[in-house]
Amino acid sequence: MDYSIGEFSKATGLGIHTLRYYEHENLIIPLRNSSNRRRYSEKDIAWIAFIKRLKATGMPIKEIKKYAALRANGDATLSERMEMLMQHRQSLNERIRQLQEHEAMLDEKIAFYRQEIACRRESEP
Amino acid sequence: MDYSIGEFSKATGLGIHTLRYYEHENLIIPLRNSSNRRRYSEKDIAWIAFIKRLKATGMPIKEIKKYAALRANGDATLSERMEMLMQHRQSLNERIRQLQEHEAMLDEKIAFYRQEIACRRESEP
DNA sequence: ATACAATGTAGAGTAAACTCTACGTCAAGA
DNA sequence: TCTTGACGTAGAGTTTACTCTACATTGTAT
Repeated sequence: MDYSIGEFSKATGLGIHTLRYYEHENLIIPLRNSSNRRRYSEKDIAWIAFIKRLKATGMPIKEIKKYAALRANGDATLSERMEMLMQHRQSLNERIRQLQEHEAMLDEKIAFYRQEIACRRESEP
Repeated sequence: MDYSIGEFSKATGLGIHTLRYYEHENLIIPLRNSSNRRRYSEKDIAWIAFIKRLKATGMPIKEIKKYAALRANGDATLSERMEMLMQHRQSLNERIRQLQEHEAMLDEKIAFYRQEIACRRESEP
């Protein structure tokens, strides 16, 4: 029911170097067995999945670290964590809006190129 | 009708170090005056605005460099440039879709937190 | 018993995109 | 004339997030 770092690496898609780096940064601290080998749990799988989601939405490691620290302090920090997530959702929302705006501009530019190229073709001999 | 690097920096919001870096990377090559000072044009303003848009949509400098190289080769490269922009629009679209997905998941997580916190409050003395 | 694959730590190296430092030149105002 | 501030180049330094190397240990298969 638990994973060596190699197994965990395959299960999560993160390299073992990355996992050790995440541990160094206190994002995830697996248990150790009697010979000091890391033992990741099923819960760690879910936690990494969440970390990946936060990363994918542009949250920097520093920020994820803060979240991880709260999480490590247990249920007393629930509302603080929710606060963080709500702020993150806010900025994500804003970013999506901006990207959509940029996409519209890109569309315009492409339409302009299409025009230019059509003209060029017309005036060919 | 043209700008020194300092004026251009203010006009575009990019630092002068960044502008020199962009020049080093062949993104933008301003004219020089008789004493070797850079002279940016009105057209350069528009070009930087476009570069900023490409950057804001996640295009790496390397890729922008390719675009800039095509642009420097004039009208013969119009369709190649359009091709690039269309590909970029495609990936931007995909990215926006993914972010929206992540946003939905974040919403779920937040709703879950809200539940948890409500429960906790209920069971207080 | 031994080879070999996986794991451990500490620390160096990498890539992207700036950002800054050092030092030299030059034009214009007090 | 002197000084000050903007500009020039070359190259070093920074930040983020890994990624890799070197070398020691340990678990497992033969």
